[in-house]
Amino acid sequence: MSKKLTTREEDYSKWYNELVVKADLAENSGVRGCMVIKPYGYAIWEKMQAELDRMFKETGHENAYFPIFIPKSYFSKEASHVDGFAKECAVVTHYRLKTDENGNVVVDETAKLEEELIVRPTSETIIWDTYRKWIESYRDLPILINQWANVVRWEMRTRLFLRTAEFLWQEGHTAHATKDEAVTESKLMQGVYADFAENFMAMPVIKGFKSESERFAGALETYTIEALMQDGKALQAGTSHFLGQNFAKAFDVKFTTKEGKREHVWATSWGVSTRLMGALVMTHSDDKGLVLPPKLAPIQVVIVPIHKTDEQLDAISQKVDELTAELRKKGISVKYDKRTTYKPGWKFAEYELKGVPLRIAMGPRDLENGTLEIARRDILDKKTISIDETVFYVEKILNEIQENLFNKAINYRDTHITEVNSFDEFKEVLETKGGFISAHWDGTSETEEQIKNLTKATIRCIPNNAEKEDGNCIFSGSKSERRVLFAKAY
RNA sequence: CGGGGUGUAGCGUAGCCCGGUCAUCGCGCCUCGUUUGGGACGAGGAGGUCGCAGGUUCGAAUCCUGCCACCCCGACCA
Repeated sequence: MSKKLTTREEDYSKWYNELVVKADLAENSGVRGCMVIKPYGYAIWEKMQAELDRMFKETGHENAYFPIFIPKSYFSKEASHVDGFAKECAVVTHYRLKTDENGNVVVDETAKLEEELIVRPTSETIIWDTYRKWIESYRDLPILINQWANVVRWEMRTRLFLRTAEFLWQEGHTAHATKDEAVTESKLMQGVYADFAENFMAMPVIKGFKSESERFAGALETYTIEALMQDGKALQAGTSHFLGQNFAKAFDVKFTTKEGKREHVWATSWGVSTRLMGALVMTHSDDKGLVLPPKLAPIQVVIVPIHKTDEQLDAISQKVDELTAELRKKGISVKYDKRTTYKPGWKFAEYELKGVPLRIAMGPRDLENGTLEIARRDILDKKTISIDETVFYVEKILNEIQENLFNKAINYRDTHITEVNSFDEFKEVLETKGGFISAHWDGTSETEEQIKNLTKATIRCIPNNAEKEDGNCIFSGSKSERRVLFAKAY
């Protein structure tokens, strides 16, 4: 990307406009931070869902669905959990409206709920309340459930895709008989997320775990995948939490072991959201618009006819229909855009903006020669090939694009991990280069907090594969055993 | 909720200081014609409670007061 990205939302509008618009829920109502996902954007989400869902099932999980409303009292049962979410909850207090004497629709104060309902910001509480009823014996474990749902977090400040008031996600909630099994599960799901990010989104990620202060509310360990956006800011792309026995204790979920003892259940939860769409956009897109990896592109190949007369269009269409059938047989999604209300040049630009990986153009010249023009979105390269070779080329180039996008992204990422050994160096790199900064840290929340206050950089993760290396904390000078990754983050 | 800023057509904007051909321009939209291998061109046309409510004035997008909303920076956060 030639243009340096900033954090300003309007700078992303070129890409986002194809996928999503801000929701104007009501004029001047103060309701904000919601988004309408357009069909094209939703199609990408559906592809993501399909792949993730397949991966969850391959790792033994099942889907279920729990209520959107959670009684307020459930929240107070796990202390750190309520601390983490209390400030961003939408609360339902009434269940009826009425028309007043002026004809205005108002809340019927007589229809007040005995106990307020919270619109779920996450479902741990209601799910663990349910699990209590499902779990009695070690024979009932493990429970490996995933839910596709929407959640609401009433953030002070929102940003399209990355932090909307309502967002779509999946949340896995598992229950296990042993600590080891639960830890293994949370690491497994971190691996699934990393696999998805790298192999489908073509987005390289760093697997690691969070420092105490960045941990999920109620978790003993938070495993994360961290990606780097083109503007040098990090983005947490998925998390998997080892919850220990916190929720089992809070909701009194016990089981009888083989030995006849009563023990608390061990838990995990893990999730990814429509934030991944923001990640996808900010990882690959360029000045001409979106760039989508073929494996997630709703349209993989678009065919644009070039013609002057109706007869020419008919002749082209006949060829295109044959070609389309062949490509579809191979599982390739093809769109033939023969609208006469737009000109070819307009369509070229339009599908580039939409990030369609491959574009085929066919005109009278091609009909004579038995050729067509094939253009790839990632490197904006065009060439003319024989019609007979099309299926072969399309398959080959789609794979190449998928690979190329990943290689480009990982190259950018790897050249933006900088080792520093002093706080001055740290600040310098943060300001001039951005990206991840690998530095020694004394392991205390105090140091982390002070670095955050001074530089806005946070510890993104302690990489799973961080090697032991004796050193001194760049801030406090105290002893440190390994480097951790800092960055400014979304 | 603190500090700063902004609200003019679907989108982006000029005008505001200094009140009076001032509602500007671009994109988009509609019609007709010529075009169609990289976002065509010409001519014509439609579209506005100038955020809302008061006030000052012969006269307000412009000045004053209040309110509302949005944006940026904080606090918060996937």
